[in-house]
Amino acid sequence: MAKVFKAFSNPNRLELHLKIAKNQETSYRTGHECMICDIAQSLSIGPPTISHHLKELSNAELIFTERRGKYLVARVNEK
Amino acid sequence: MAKVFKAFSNPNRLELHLKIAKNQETSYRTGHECMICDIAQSLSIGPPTISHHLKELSNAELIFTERRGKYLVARVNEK
DNA sequence: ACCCTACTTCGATACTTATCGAATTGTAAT
DNA sequence: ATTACAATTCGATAAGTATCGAAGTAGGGT
Repeated sequence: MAKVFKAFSNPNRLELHLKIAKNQETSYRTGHECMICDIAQSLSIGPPTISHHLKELSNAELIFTERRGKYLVARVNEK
Repeated sequence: MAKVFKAFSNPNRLELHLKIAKNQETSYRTGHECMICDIAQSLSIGPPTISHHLKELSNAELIFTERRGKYLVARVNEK
């Protein structure tokens, strides 16, 4: 329980999660999924840090990630 | 927003908050409020750490504290 | 084969945090 | 006044975290 709160306790990580969720929502229409590189520029942190935060979110099972060719796609855990 | 998540991100702090909430709920019947010393023994941390966590919870406005004579009473912020 | 883009891994650094023991303050009871 | 209890403050310490730059891996395009 505290694990989930902890995963959301960092502003950048929370924002990352929100953007994945938002991007995922619009993809119902557009048809393509949430590529990390599409939202990466809008964050104020570098690639290594993004990678780190993605791992934390995955670890808390708040998102699932999957490599699609060159890209990484992410979707949120609906619970 | 992340501030609230952060405040709940520590297991002991989360437990402390839950116990305050629970104790407060039963006090509707018994009539007396939640004294910190009543729940302190059931936590696995010492007084200084409890004091620290109380300050964090207060700071995030998740609880309000008030000194009642020798004791400290706490109640949760209902939002 | 070579480059470009996307992401990851690996230190390193600076900062924050959880926790404690010891000492202190505040309050009440004897 | 002395004692006893509740809570806080003050270091100190150990552990965790966010972030970066540099180097590495992997895939696709030319």
